[in-house]
Amino acid sequence: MKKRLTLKLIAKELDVSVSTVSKALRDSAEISEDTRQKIKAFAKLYNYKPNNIALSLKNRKTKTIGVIIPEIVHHYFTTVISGIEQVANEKGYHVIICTSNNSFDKEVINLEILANGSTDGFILSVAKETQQKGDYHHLTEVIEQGMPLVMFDRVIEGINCDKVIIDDMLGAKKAVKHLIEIGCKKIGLITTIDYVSVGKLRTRGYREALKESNIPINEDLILKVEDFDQSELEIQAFLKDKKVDAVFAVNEHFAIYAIKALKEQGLDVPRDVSVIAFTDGELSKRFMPSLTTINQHGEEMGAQAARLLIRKLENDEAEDEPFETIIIETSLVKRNSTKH
Amino acid sequence: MKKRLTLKLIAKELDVSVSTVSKALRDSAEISEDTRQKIKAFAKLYNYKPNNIALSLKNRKTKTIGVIIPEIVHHYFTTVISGIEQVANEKGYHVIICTSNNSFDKEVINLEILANGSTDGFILSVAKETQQKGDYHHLTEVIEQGMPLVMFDRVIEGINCDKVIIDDMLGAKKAVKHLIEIGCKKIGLITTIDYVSVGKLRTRGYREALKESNIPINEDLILKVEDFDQSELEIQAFLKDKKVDAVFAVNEHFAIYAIKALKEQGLDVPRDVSVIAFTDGELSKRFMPSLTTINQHGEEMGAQAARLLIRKLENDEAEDEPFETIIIETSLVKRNSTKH
DNA sequence: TTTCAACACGAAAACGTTTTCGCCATGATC
DNA sequence: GATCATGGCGAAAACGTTTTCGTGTTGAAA
Repeated sequence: MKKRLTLKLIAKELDVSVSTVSKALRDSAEISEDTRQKIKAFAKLYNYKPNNIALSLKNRKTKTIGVIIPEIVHHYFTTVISGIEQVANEKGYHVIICTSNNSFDKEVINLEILANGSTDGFILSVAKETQQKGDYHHLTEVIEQGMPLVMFDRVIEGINCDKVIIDDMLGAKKAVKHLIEIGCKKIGLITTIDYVSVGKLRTRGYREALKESNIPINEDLILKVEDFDQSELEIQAFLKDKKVDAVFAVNEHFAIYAIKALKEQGLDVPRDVSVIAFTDGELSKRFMPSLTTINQHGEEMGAQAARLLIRKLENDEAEDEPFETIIIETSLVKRNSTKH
Repeated sequence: MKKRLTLKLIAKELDVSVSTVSKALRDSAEISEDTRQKIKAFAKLYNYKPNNIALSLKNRKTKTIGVIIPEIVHHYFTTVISGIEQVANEKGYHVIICTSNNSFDKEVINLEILANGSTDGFILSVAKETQQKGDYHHLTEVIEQGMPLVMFDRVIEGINCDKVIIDDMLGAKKAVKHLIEIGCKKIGLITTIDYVSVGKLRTRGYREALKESNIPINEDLILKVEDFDQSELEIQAFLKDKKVDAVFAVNEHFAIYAIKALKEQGLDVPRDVSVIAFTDGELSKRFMPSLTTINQHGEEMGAQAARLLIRKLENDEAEDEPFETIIIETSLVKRNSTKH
């Protein structure tokens, strides 16, 4: 086991001082051409690499970004991470990921640990439990300590930081308008209960689309799924004898359960019923029929979040600039679960 | 923006020395009950948290684990990460994730950066390109520096380190044997070209299962997909008029393309053809029909890898123990793409 | 009164860097 | 020959900890 090479060791070996070695390696003009060459050659030969921890301590910068997400086993979040990683790596940052498992406590702990020197800033999407609780002291605390924070996807309105979101309302509206355009009149909505902010916004989009097309809103056509684990049954019951000609679901899973339920009723998708899902994941592409969806462009979202964060990190003036909220445009991806 | 509290600041504020503060906070017996209380109260009041970077430098331990995977947008890897995170967090470690994007160069760079002090050890699954190249100097280098390394899933035989793998051959065998048990005689195999080690092993499992059941191996029933992007077409062409009564696919996607192709031929799954896929992901559960699969237990794999690594990190004696290779058992998950 | 242990605390080194400052020798200038 | 700028290097501080060792004060034992 080779010991890691340090400046001190090089210095001892070449019989110069540590400072000389440091300066030589950084091409300081203070050091004569001769010794500089000698030191650099030695360092190269023995593959010297500066210790990041020591640098972090010295510079009070870690060049790493902390990412806290509710869960990693979720295709959408992995696309976001992928986007974050790309721009972060490009700019010489690395990324440290923690999952909150949708638990408030774990979110707080992760934030605290990472804030104690491990990262220069954060990108985070809050846990469900946090959203329910409405307790955001951990977020404000980090911000007060001067650590930049960028929230994405599930953001909290009141918090003073940069944000990247998608226009859930507009996305939902796009979906429903498309359904209307292809001739659907009785459009069901499968959404979540209201405390999930995205569910709420997408529901609003549904309502507005109908209103703008002068279609009366029938509350019987709206299902707010209460329990994720029971969602399949809830959806089955909901669609029973509803005679909808279209369904807009706020996520892939709901859409797929809907299609299954419809099939069991002897209905065909898309012939009898058109279905659109929010969130464009692996499932949508592969399912039969493949799903028409609203794509959220997770990579783009991650990339933008990373850019915002790094801007604040590297730009002293940016610190005082007002906080931005970037809205990522959604797009409709037409596939085979809707009529043409 | 509040300045972060340090020992020095506390010391100045309370008019004692830095060492006293440190000792008091760590409940040293050297410090009188009085001052200890005073210091702890102050620290608590102003929410003092020690700086991790300084601790890392001092202790020469970062309490973080570096994970390098080929890609994060891949359900299987996220389950592994999830497993790693769980046991890591339990033991007070955090996890820093880098993706190699299946590129050799990026794998090398990530490893180097993380090795320069950022992590205590590694868990990694090698990039495809690395496997092709056969260049493992970066791995041996880290090991020589005394950094423990655990490889998982795609492991390299010759490297001296702990490993966690699944028994690809046995898993494939299980699948094919099941197909035989339910009465299938003409079993097709859809696999990858041989340099992907898992593809090779699963192919071998297929062959052995047939051999053990005295079913002659028909090379015409084996498809080695060359180009992932063209896999759907390749599979379509392959299944044309093959008259198989079963298909074993080495991943979900191939299985789904197979099902689609079969359907287009007017065949029903599972009535006419039974299909089993290696890898149990989101798709398998949701697809129609849901897929019978070989589950790889990614979480378990991650958990074991983390345990192996942490053992080496915390146990001085463990350092000299021989390297282990843990084999995770696969299991057959029966769903609706196979006859009962 | 002297000696000593126990107690309570501080100084300093160490982890691996970077950077500021000071020092010494050299050669040029007056 | 005295002065001075310059080049080349080292000492030391700093980042925030922990830990070893030393030291001064106490009260008790001799």
